[in-house]
Amino acid sequence: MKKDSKQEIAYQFIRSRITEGIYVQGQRLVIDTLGKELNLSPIPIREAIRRLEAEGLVTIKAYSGAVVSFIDEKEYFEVLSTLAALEGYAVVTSISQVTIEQIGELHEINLQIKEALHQFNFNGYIKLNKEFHLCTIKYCTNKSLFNLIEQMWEKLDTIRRLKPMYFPTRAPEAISEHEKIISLLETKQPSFEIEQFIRKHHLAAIHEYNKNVTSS
Amino acid sequence: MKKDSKQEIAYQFIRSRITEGIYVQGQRLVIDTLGKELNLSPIPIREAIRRLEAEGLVTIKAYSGAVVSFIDEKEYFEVLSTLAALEGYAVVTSISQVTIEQIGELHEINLQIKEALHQFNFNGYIKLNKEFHLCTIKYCTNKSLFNLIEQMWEKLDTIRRLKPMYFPTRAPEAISEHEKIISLLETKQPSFEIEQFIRKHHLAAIHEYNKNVTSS
DNA sequence: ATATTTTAAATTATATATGATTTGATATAT
DNA sequence: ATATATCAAATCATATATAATTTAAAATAT
Repeated sequence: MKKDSKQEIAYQFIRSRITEGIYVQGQRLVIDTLGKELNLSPIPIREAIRRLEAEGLVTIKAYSGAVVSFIDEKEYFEVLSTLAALEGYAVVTSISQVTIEQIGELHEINLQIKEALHQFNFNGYIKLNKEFHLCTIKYCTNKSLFNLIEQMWEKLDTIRRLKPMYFPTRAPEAISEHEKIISLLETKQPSFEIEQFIRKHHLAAIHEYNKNVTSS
Repeated sequence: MKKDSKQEIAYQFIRSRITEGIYVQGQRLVIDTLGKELNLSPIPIREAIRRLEAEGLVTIKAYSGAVVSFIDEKEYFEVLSTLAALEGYAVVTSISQVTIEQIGELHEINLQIKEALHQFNFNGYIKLNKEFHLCTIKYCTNKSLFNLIEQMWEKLDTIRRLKPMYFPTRAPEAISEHEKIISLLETKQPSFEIEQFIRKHHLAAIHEYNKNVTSS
Protein backbone atom coordinates (compact mmCIF):
# COMPACT_ATOMS: atom_id res chain seq x y z
CA MET A 1 0.00 0.00 0.00
CA LYS A 2 2.09 2.87 -1.30
CA LYS A 3 1.27 6.21 0.17
CA ASP A 4 0.92 8.98 -2.35
CA SER A 5 3.61 11.62 -2.40
CA LYS A 6 2.50 15.14 -1.48
CA GLN A 7 2.91 16.22 -5.05
CA GLU A 8 0.55 13.46 -6.14
CA ILE A 9 -2.02 14.46 -3.52
CA ALA A 10 -1.92 18.05 -4.73
CA TYR A 11 -2.20 16.98 -8.37
CA GLN A 12 -5.20 14.76 -7.75
CA PHE A 13 -6.90 17.42 -5.65
CA ILE A 14 -6.48 20.27 -8.09
CA ARG A 15 -7.21 18.11 -11.10
CA SER A 16 -10.47 16.82 -9.73
CA ARG A 17 -11.50 20.34 -8.67
CA ILE A 18 -11.06 21.37 -12.30
CA THR A 19 -12.61 18.34 -13.99
CA GLU A 20 -15.57 18.50 -11.60
CA GLY A 21 -16.12 22.13 -12.54
CA ILE A 22 -15.50 23.48 -9.05
CA TYR A 23 -12.65 25.61 -10.34
CA VAL A 24 -13.98 27.53 -13.30
CA GLN A 25 -12.14 28.56 -16.41
CA GLY A 26 -10.04 31.64 -15.85
CA GLN A 27 -9.93 31.08 -12.11
CA ARG A 28 -6.64 31.92 -10.45
CA LEU A 29 -4.83 29.09 -8.73
CA VAL A 30 -2.82 30.74 -5.97
CA ILE A 31 -0.01 28.53 -4.83
CA ASP A 32 0.15 29.83 -1.28
CA THR A 33 -3.59 29.52 -0.79
CA LEU A 34 -3.66 25.98 -2.13
CA GLY A 35 -0.66 25.12 0.03
CA LYS A 36 -2.46 26.35 3.14
CA GLU A 37 -5.64 24.55 2.17
CA LEU A 38 -3.80 21.25 1.71
CA ASN A 39 -1.26 21.88 4.47
CA LEU A 40 1.65 21.57 2.04
CA SER A 41 4.56 23.80 1.18
CA PRO A 42 4.60 25.48 -2.23
CA ILE A 43 6.89 23.00 -3.96
CA PRO A 44 4.57 20.04 -4.40
CA ILE A 45 1.83 22.48 -5.43
CA ARG A 46 4.06 23.94 -8.12
CA GLU A 47 4.98 20.50 -9.42
CA ALA A 48 1.34 19.50 -9.55
CA ILE A 49 0.46 22.65 -11.44
CA ARG A 50 3.27 21.99 -13.91
CA ARG A 51 1.76 18.63 -14.65
CA LEU A 52 -1.68 20.15 -15.13
CA GLU A 53 -0.19 22.77 -17.41
CA ALA A 54 1.24 20.07 -19.61
CA GLU A 55 -2.24 18.53 -19.81
CA GLY A 56 -3.67 21.83 -20.94
CA LEU A 57 -6.00 22.18 -17.96
CA VAL A 58 -3.99 25.06 -16.50
CA THR A 59 -2.26 28.00 -18.12
CA ILE A 60 0.84 29.34 -16.38
CA LYS A 61 2.08 32.85 -17.06
CA ALA A 62 5.66 33.16 -15.88
CA TYR A 63 5.94 35.24 -12.72
CA SER A 64 2.20 35.94 -12.71
CA GLY A 65 0.72 32.61 -11.74
CA ALA A 66 -1.64 29.93 -12.94
CA VAL A 67 -5.26 30.04 -14.05
CA VAL A 68 -7.64 27.31 -15.09
CA SER A 69 -7.38 27.33 -18.87
CA PHE A 70 -9.94 29.14 -20.96
CA ILE A 71 -11.77 26.91 -23.33
CA ASP A 72 -12.85 28.16 -26.70
CA GLU A 73 -16.22 26.59 -27.34
CA LYS A 74 -15.05 25.66 -30.79
CA GLU A 75 -12.67 23.25 -29.14
CA TYR A 76 -15.43 20.88 -28.06
CA PHE A 77 -16.51 20.42 -31.61
CA GLU A 78 -12.98 20.26 -32.92
CA VAL A 79 -12.19 17.44 -30.51
CA LEU A 80 -15.48 15.74 -31.35
CA SER A 81 -14.72 16.04 -35.07
CA THR A 82 -11.30 14.53 -34.56
CA LEU A 83 -12.78 11.80 -32.39
CA ALA A 84 -15.26 11.05 -35.16
CA ALA A 85 -12.40 10.22 -37.50
CA LEU A 86 -10.42 8.22 -34.98
CA GLU A 87 -13.22 6.16 -33.52
CA GLY A 88 -14.49 5.01 -36.86
CA TYR A 89 -10.96 4.00 -37.77
CA ALA A 90 -10.35 2.21 -34.48
CA VAL A 91 -13.56 0.25 -34.82
CA VAL A 92 -12.82 -0.98 -38.33
CA THR A 93 -9.24 -1.92 -37.46
CA SER A 94 -10.55 -4.12 -34.64
CA ILE A 95 -13.65 -5.44 -36.38
CA SER A 96 -12.14 -8.91 -36.63
CA GLN A 97 -11.95 -9.08 -32.85
CA VAL A 98 -15.62 -8.35 -32.21
CA THR A 99 -17.16 -10.99 -29.92
CA ILE A 100 -20.69 -12.08 -29.09
CA GLU A 101 -19.97 -10.93 -25.57
CA GLN A 102 -19.06 -7.45 -26.76
CA ILE A 103 -22.25 -7.21 -28.83
CA GLY A 104 -24.29 -8.22 -25.78
CA GLU A 105 -22.51 -5.64 -23.70
CA LEU A 106 -23.19 -2.91 -26.24
CA HIS A 107 -26.89 -3.81 -26.28
CA GLU A 108 -26.96 -3.71 -22.49
CA ILE A 109 -25.30 -0.29 -22.29
CA ASN A 110 -27.66 1.08 -24.91
CA LEU A 111 -30.64 -0.14 -22.87
CA GLN A 112 -29.24 1.71 -19.88
CA ILE A 113 -28.75 4.80 -22.05
CA LYS A 114 -32.40 4.66 -23.05
CA GLU A 115 -33.40 4.32 -19.41
CA ALA A 116 -31.24 7.32 -18.46
CA LEU A 117 -33.04 9.35 -21.13
CA HIS A 118 -36.43 8.32 -19.78
CA GLN A 119 -35.38 9.29 -16.26
CA PHE A 120 -34.12 12.72 -17.38
CA ASN A 121 -30.71 11.64 -16.05
CA PHE A 122 -28.43 13.81 -18.18
CA ASN A 123 -25.25 12.91 -16.33
CA GLY A 124 -26.03 9.23 -16.48
CA TYR A 125 -26.75 9.57 -20.18
CA ILE A 126 -23.40 11.23 -20.85
CA LYS A 127 -21.47 8.67 -18.81
CA LEU A 128 -23.14 5.71 -20.45
CA ASN A 129 -22.80 7.19 -23.93
CA LYS A 130 -19.06 7.36 -23.39
CA GLU A 131 -19.02 3.81 -22.07
CA PHE A 132 -20.86 2.66 -25.16
CA HIS A 133 -18.33 4.21 -27.46
CA LEU A 134 -15.34 2.95 -25.53
CA CYS A 135 -16.91 -0.49 -25.64
CA THR A 136 -17.02 -0.35 -29.45
CA ILE A 137 -13.20 -0.14 -29.48
CA LYS A 138 -12.66 -2.50 -26.61
CA TYR A 139 -10.37 -4.82 -28.50
CA CYS A 140 -8.38 -2.22 -30.36
CA THR A 141 -4.79 -3.48 -30.26
CA ASN A 142 -3.24 -0.15 -31.24
CA LYS A 143 -2.53 1.12 -27.76
CA SER A 144 -1.59 4.64 -28.88
CA LEU A 145 -4.88 4.92 -30.74
CA PHE A 146 -6.93 3.55 -27.88
CA ASN A 147 -5.26 5.85 -25.34
CA LEU A 148 -5.70 8.83 -27.59
CA ILE A 149 -9.42 8.14 -27.99
CA GLU A 150 -9.77 7.73 -24.24
CA GLN A 151 -8.00 11.02 -23.66
CA MET A 152 -10.33 12.70 -26.12
CA TRP A 153 -13.40 11.43 -24.29
CA GLU A 154 -11.89 12.78 -21.07
CA LYS A 155 -11.28 16.07 -22.79
CA LEU A 156 -14.90 16.27 -23.92
CA ASP A 157 -16.02 15.57 -20.35
CA THR A 158 -13.80 18.29 -18.99
CA ILE A 159 -14.91 20.89 -21.52
CA ARG A 160 -18.55 20.12 -20.74
CA ARG A 161 -17.93 20.81 -17.07
CA LEU A 162 -15.78 23.88 -17.57
CA LYS A 163 -17.75 25.61 -20.26
CA PRO A 164 -21.40 26.37 -19.73
CA MET A 165 -22.88 26.07 -23.18
CA TYR A 166 -25.37 24.03 -25.15
CA PHE A 167 -24.17 20.50 -25.89
CA PRO A 168 -26.34 18.67 -28.34
CA THR A 169 -27.10 15.07 -27.49
CA ARG A 170 -29.79 14.15 -30.04
CA ALA A 171 -30.60 11.45 -27.52
CA PRO A 172 -33.41 9.58 -29.28
CA GLU A 173 -31.59 9.57 -32.62
CA ALA A 174 -28.31 8.66 -30.97
CA ILE A 175 -29.83 5.66 -29.23
CA SER A 176 -31.22 4.27 -32.45
CA GLU A 177 -27.96 4.98 -34.22
CA HIS A 178 -26.21 2.99 -31.53
CA GLU A 179 -28.46 0.08 -32.42
CA LYS A 180 -27.42 0.49 -36.03
CA ILE A 181 -23.74 0.54 -35.04
CA ILE A 182 -24.20 -2.67 -33.09
CA SER A 183 -25.89 -4.24 -36.07
CA LEU A 184 -23.10 -3.17 -38.42
CA LEU A 185 -20.54 -4.72 -36.09
CA GLU A 186 -22.50 -7.89 -35.55
CA THR A 187 -22.98 -8.53 -39.23
CA LYS A 188 -19.41 -7.45 -40.06
CA GLN A 189 -20.41 -4.95 -42.73
CA PRO A 190 -17.78 -3.43 -45.06
CA SER A 191 -15.20 -1.28 -43.29
CA PHE A 192 -16.10 1.82 -45.25
CA GLU A 193 -19.73 1.65 -44.27
CA ILE A 194 -18.97 1.14 -40.59
CA GLU A 195 -16.38 3.87 -40.49
CA GLN A 196 -18.58 6.38 -42.25
CA PHE A 197 -21.61 5.62 -40.08
CA ILE A 198 -19.70 6.07 -36.83
CA ARG A 199 -18.11 9.22 -38.13
CA LYS A 200 -21.45 10.66 -39.18
CA HIS A 201 -22.97 9.66 -35.86
CA HIS A 202 -20.52 11.94 -34.05
CA LEU A 203 -20.56 14.70 -36.66
CA ALA A 204 -24.35 14.86 -36.41
CA ALA A 205 -23.98 16.56 -33.03
CA ILE A 206 -21.91 19.27 -34.65
CA HIS A 207 -24.52 19.77 -37.34
CA GLU A 208 -27.19 19.91 -34.67
CA TYR A 209 -25.26 22.57 -32.80
CA ASN A 210 -24.69 24.65 -35.89
CA LYS A 211 -28.34 24.38 -36.79
CA ASN A 212 -29.36 25.68 -33.39
CA VAL A 213 -26.77 28.42 -33.25
CA THR A 214 -27.61 29.84 -36.66
CA SER A 215 -31.32 29.83 -35.94
CA SER A 216 -30.92 31.82 -32.72
CA MET B 1 12.81 40.48 -24.64
CA LYS B 2 11.62 38.21 -21.85
CA LYS B 3 14.30 36.21 -20.14
CA ASP B 4 13.42 32.58 -19.67
CA SER B 5 12.82 31.41 -16.16
CA LYS B 6 15.24 28.86 -14.80
CA GLN B 7 12.61 26.17 -14.98
CA GLU B 8 12.16 26.92 -18.68
CA ILE B 9 15.90 26.79 -19.29
CA ALA B 10 16.09 23.41 -17.60
CA TYR B 11 13.08 22.13 -19.54
CA GLN B 12 14.47 23.18 -22.90
CA PHE B 13 17.89 21.77 -22.08
CA ILE B 14 16.70 18.37 -20.96
CA ARG B 15 14.07 18.12 -23.65
CA SER B 16 16.48 18.83 -26.45
CA ARG B 17 18.99 16.37 -24.98
CA ILE B 18 16.28 13.72 -25.21
CA THR B 19 14.83 14.60 -28.60
CA GLU B 20 18.33 14.85 -30.07
CA GLY B 21 19.09 11.35 -28.81
CA ILE B 22 21.90 12.46 -26.48
CA TYR B 23 20.05 11.04 -23.51
CA VAL B 24 19.12 7.48 -24.41
CA GLN B 25 16.03 5.57 -23.41
CA GLY B 26 16.34 4.18 -19.91
CA GLN B 27 19.00 6.72 -18.96
CA ARG B 28 18.78 8.02 -15.42
CA LEU B 29 18.20 11.74 -15.02
CA VAL B 30 19.80 12.63 -11.70
CA ILE B 31 18.43 15.90 -10.40
CA ASP B 32 21.53 16.93 -8.45
CA THR B 33 23.82 16.22 -11.37
CA LEU B 34 21.65 18.18 -13.78
CA GLY B 35 21.41 20.99 -11.25
CA LYS B 36 25.20 21.20 -11.01
CA GLU B 37 25.57 21.01 -14.76
CA LEU B 38 23.14 23.89 -15.29
CA ASN B 39 24.11 25.76 -12.14
CA LEU B 40 20.55 25.59 -10.80
CA SER B 41 19.04 24.37 -7.58
CA PRO B 42 16.93 21.20 -7.69
CA ILE B 43 13.53 22.85 -7.82
CA PRO B 44 13.48 24.14 -11.38
CA ILE B 45 14.98 20.82 -12.48
CA ARG B 46 12.18 18.93 -10.78
CA GLU B 47 9.54 21.14 -12.37
CA ALA B 48 11.07 20.67 -15.79
CA ILE B 49 11.13 16.92 -15.33
CA ARG B 50 7.47 16.98 -14.29
CA ARG B 51 6.60 18.66 -17.54
CA LEU B 52 8.60 16.12 -19.52
CA GLU B 53 6.88 13.33 -17.63
CA ALA B 54 3.52 14.65 -18.69
CA GLU B 55 4.76 14.60 -22.29
CA GLY B 56 5.73 10.97 -21.94
CA LEU B 57 9.42 11.61 -22.60
CA VAL B 58 10.41 10.85 -19.03
CA THR B 59 9.18 8.24 -16.56
CA ILE B 60 9.27 9.16 -12.88
CA LYS B 61 9.23 6.49 -10.21
CA ALA B 62 8.32 8.06 -6.86
CA TYR B 63 11.30 8.33 -4.55
CA SER B 64 13.56 6.56 -7.04
CA GLY B 65 14.02 9.18 -9.73
CA ALA B 66 13.47 9.80 -13.42
CA VAL B 67 14.61 7.94 -16.49
CA VAL B 68 14.20 8.71 -20.17
CA SER B 69 11.15 6.69 -21.15
CA PHE B 70 11.50 3.34 -22.82
CA ILE B 71 9.93 3.18 -26.20
CA ASP B 72 8.29 0.05 -27.43
CA GLU B 73 9.13 -0.18 -31.11
CA LYS B 74 5.50 -0.98 -31.80
CA GLU B 75 4.70 2.56 -30.76
CA TYR B 76 6.26 4.07 -33.85
CA PHE B 77 3.94 2.14 -36.05
CA GLU B 78 0.97 2.67 -33.80
CA VAL B 79 1.49 6.41 -33.98
CA LEU B 80 2.04 6.20 -37.72
CA SER B 81 -1.13 4.18 -38.14
CA THR B 82 -3.10 6.74 -36.16
CA LEU B 83 -1.49 9.55 -38.12
CA ALA B 84 -2.54 7.81 -41.33
CA ALA B 85 -6.18 8.10 -40.31
CA LEU B 86 -5.94 11.66 -39.07
CA GLU B 87 -3.97 13.13 -41.91
CA GLY B 88 -6.24 11.76 -44.57
CA TYR B 89 -9.19 13.19 -42.67
CA ALA B 90 -7.54 16.58 -42.15
CA VAL B 91 -6.70 16.86 -45.83
CA VAL B 92 -10.23 16.13 -47.01
CA THR B 93 -11.80 18.49 -44.49
CA SER B 94 -9.63 21.30 -45.83
CA ILE B 95 -9.71 20.37 -49.50
CA SER B 96 -11.84 23.39 -50.31
CA GLN B 97 -9.07 25.67 -49.08
CA VAL B 98 -6.35 24.26 -51.33
CA THR B 99 -4.61 27.03 -53.26
CA ILE B 100 -2.41 27.20 -56.32
CA GLU B 101 0.31 28.47 -54.06
CA GLN B 102 0.02 25.44 -51.81
CA ILE B 103 0.21 23.10 -54.78
CA GLY B 104 3.34 24.87 -55.95
CA GLU B 105 4.84 24.61 -52.53
CA LEU B 106 4.12 20.89 -52.35
CA HIS B 107 5.81 20.37 -55.72
CA GLU B 108 8.81 22.34 -54.54
CA ILE B 109 9.18 20.36 -51.32
CA ASN B 110 8.86 17.10 -53.19
CA LEU B 111 11.65 18.19 -55.54
CA GLN B 112 13.83 18.85 -52.52
CA ILE B 113 12.89 15.47 -51.12
CA LYS B 114 14.04 13.84 -54.36
CA GLU B 115 17.30 15.78 -54.16
CA ALA B 116 17.85 14.68 -50.56
CA LEU B 117 17.40 11.08 -51.64
CA HIS B 118 19.97 11.50 -54.44
CA GLN B 119 22.43 13.05 -52.01
CA PHE B 120 21.99 10.20 -49.47
CA ASN B 121 20.84 12.87 -47.03
CA PHE B 122 18.67 10.75 -44.72
CA ASN B 123 18.08 13.50 -42.18
CA GLY B 124 17.18 16.00 -44.84
CA TYR B 125 14.82 13.48 -46.38
CA ILE B 126 13.03 12.90 -43.07
CA LYS B 127 12.73 16.61 -42.36
CA LEU B 128 11.38 17.45 -45.79
CA ASN B 129 8.99 14.52 -45.78
CA LYS B 130 7.45 15.90 -42.61
CA GLU B 131 7.29 19.36 -44.15
CA PHE B 132 5.53 17.96 -47.16
CA HIS B 133 2.87 16.31 -45.06
CA LEU B 134 2.34 19.30 -42.82
CA CYS B 135 1.98 21.38 -45.96
CA THR B 136 -0.88 19.15 -47.15
CA ILE B 137 -2.88 20.20 -44.10
CA LYS B 138 -1.70 23.77 -44.08
CA TYR B 139 -5.17 25.26 -44.17
CA CYS B 140 -6.84 22.87 -41.76
CA THR B 141 -9.14 25.07 -39.66
CA ASN B 142 -9.64 22.49 -36.94
CA LYS B 143 -6.92 23.63 -34.59
CA SER B 144 -7.16 20.62 -32.29
CA LEU B 145 -6.72 18.32 -35.24
CA PHE B 146 -3.83 20.30 -36.69
CA ASN B 147 -2.03 20.47 -33.35
CA LEU B 148 -2.57 16.77 -32.75
CA ILE B 149 -1.08 15.88 -36.13
CA GLU B 150 1.87 18.15 -35.48
CA GLN B 151 2.45 16.49 -32.14
CA MET B 152 2.36 13.10 -33.78
CA TRP B 153 5.01 14.08 -36.27
CA GLU B 154 7.12 15.32 -33.36
CA LYS B 155 6.54 12.01 -31.61
CA LEU B 156 7.69 10.07 -34.65
CA ASP B 157 10.84 12.20 -34.80
CA THR B 158 11.56 11.58 -31.16
CA ILE B 159 11.06 7.83 -31.39
CA ARG B 160 13.37 7.68 -34.38
CA ARG B 161 16.11 9.36 -32.38
CA LEU B 162 15.57 7.40 -29.19
CA LYS B 163 15.13 3.97 -30.61
CA PRO B 164 17.76 2.49 -32.86
CA MET B 165 15.78 0.37 -35.26
CA TYR B 166 14.93 0.08 -38.91
CA PHE B 167 12.55 2.75 -40.14
CA PRO B 168 11.23 2.11 -43.61
CA THR B 169 11.13 5.10 -45.92
CA ARG B 170 10.34 3.54 -49.32
CA ALA B 171 11.82 6.74 -50.61
CA PRO B 172 11.37 6.30 -54.36
CA GLU B 173 7.78 5.06 -54.00
CA ALA B 174 7.01 7.72 -51.45
CA ILE B 175 8.18 10.50 -53.74
CA SER B 176 5.99 9.36 -56.58
CA GLU B 177 3.10 8.87 -54.21
CA HIS B 178 3.59 12.47 -53.10
CA GLU B 179 3.16 13.49 -56.72
CA LYS B 180 -0.05 11.51 -56.83
CA ILE B 181 -1.25 13.21 -53.64
CA ILE B 182 -0.55 16.62 -55.14
CA SER B 183 -2.44 15.65 -58.26
CA LEU B 184 -5.42 14.42 -56.25
CA LEU B 185 -5.50 17.71 -54.37
CA GLU B 186 -5.04 19.83 -57.46
CA THR B 187 -7.85 18.15 -59.32
CA LYS B 188 -10.09 18.02 -56.24
CA GLN B 189 -10.78 14.31 -56.46
CA PRO B 190 -13.53 12.73 -54.32
CA SER B 191 -12.85 12.86 -50.60
CA PHE B 192 -12.89 9.13 -50.20
CA GLU B 193 -10.22 8.62 -52.81
CA ILE B 194 -7.94 11.26 -51.35
CA GLU B 195 -8.37 10.06 -47.81
CA GLN B 196 -7.73 6.45 -48.67
CA PHE B 197 -4.66 7.24 -50.78
CA ILE B 198 -3.03 9.29 -48.03
CA ARG B 199 -3.88 6.67 -45.47
CA LYS B 200 -2.42 3.90 -47.59
CA HIS B 201 0.66 6.02 -48.29
CA HIS B 202 1.46 6.03 -44.57
CA LEU B 203 0.36 2.47 -43.89
CA ALA B 204 2.66 1.25 -46.65
CA ALA B 205 5.63 1.92 -44.40
CA ILE B 206 4.12 -0.39 -41.81
CA HIS B 207 3.62 -3.09 -44.41
CA GLU B 208 7.20 -2.60 -45.57
CA TYR B 209 8.46 -2.99 -42.03
CA ASN B 210 6.42 -6.11 -41.42
CA LYS B 211 7.61 -7.57 -44.67
CA ASN B 212 11.22 -7.04 -43.71
CA VAL B 213 10.82 -8.25 -40.15
CA THR B 214 9.10 -11.49 -41.07
CA SER B 215 11.66 -12.24 -43.77
CA SER B 216 14.63 -11.88 -41.34
C1' DA C 1 30.10 -20.15 -0.57
C1' DT C 2 25.59 -18.27 -0.25
C1' DA C 3 21.85 -15.90 1.95
C1' DT C 4 20.24 -12.48 5.03
C1' DT C 5 20.62 -8.42 7.72
C1' DT C 6 22.51 -4.10 8.74
C1' DT C 7 24.64 0.10 7.57
C1' DA C 8 26.13 3.75 4.62
C1' DA C 9 25.69 6.41 0.60
C1' DA C 10 23.09 8.46 -2.90
C1' DT C 11 19.24 10.60 -4.20
C1' DT C 12 14.56 12.17 -3.81
C1' DA C 13 10.91 15.05 -1.70
C1' DT C 14 9.72 18.92 0.62
C1' DA C 15 9.93 22.76 4.28
C1' DT C 16 11.49 27.33 5.04
C1' DA C 17 13.54 31.52 3.83
C1' DT C 18 14.78 34.90 0.56
C1' DG C 19 15.06 37.27 -3.78
C1' DA C 20 12.41 38.69 -7.94
C1' DT C 21 8.40 40.17 -10.44
C1' DT C 22 3.78 41.60 -11.17
C1' DT C 23 -0.35 43.82 -9.83
C1' DG C 24 -3.04 47.09 -7.56
C1' DA C 25 -3.46 51.19 -4.78
C1' DT C 26 -2.13 55.79 -3.88
C1' DA C 27 0.01 60.13 -4.84
C1' DT C 28 1.23 63.62 -8.03
C1' DA C 29 1.10 66.13 -12.36
C1' DT C 30 -1.54 67.95 -16.11
C1' DA D 1 -11.16 64.68 -14.22
C1' DT D 2 -7.61 61.97 -16.31
C1' DA D 3 -2.98 60.32 -16.96
C1' DT D 4 1.38 59.08 -15.11
C1' DA D 5 4.62 57.83 -11.61
C1' DT D 6 5.63 55.76 -7.30
C1' DC D 7 5.10 52.66 -3.65
C1' DA D 8 3.28 48.69 -1.19
C1' DA D 9 1.36 44.23 -1.16
C1' DA D 10 0.76 39.88 -3.05
C1' DT D 11 2.59 36.28 -5.19
C1' DC D 12 5.91 33.81 -7.87
C1' DA D 13 10.52 31.56 -8.42
C1' DT D 14 14.20 29.50 -6.49
C1' DA D 15 18.19 28.69 -3.07
C1' DT D 16 19.40 26.13 0.89
C1' DA D 17 18.67 22.92 4.44
C1' DT D 18 16.52 18.95 6.24
C1' DA D 19 13.73 14.84 6.33
C1' DA D 20 12.54 10.63 3.82
C1' DT D 21 13.33 6.79 0.78
C1' DT D 22 15.82 3.74 -2.10
C1' DT D 23 19.85 1.41 -3.50
C1' DA D 24 24.29 -0.48 -2.88
C1' DA D 25 27.89 -2.10 0.00
C1' DA D 26 29.50 -4.31 4.03
C1' DA D 27 28.85 -7.35 7.87
C1' DT D 28 26.96 -11.40 9.81
C1' DA D 29 24.70 -15.85 9.82
C1' DT D 30 24.07 -20.34 7.84
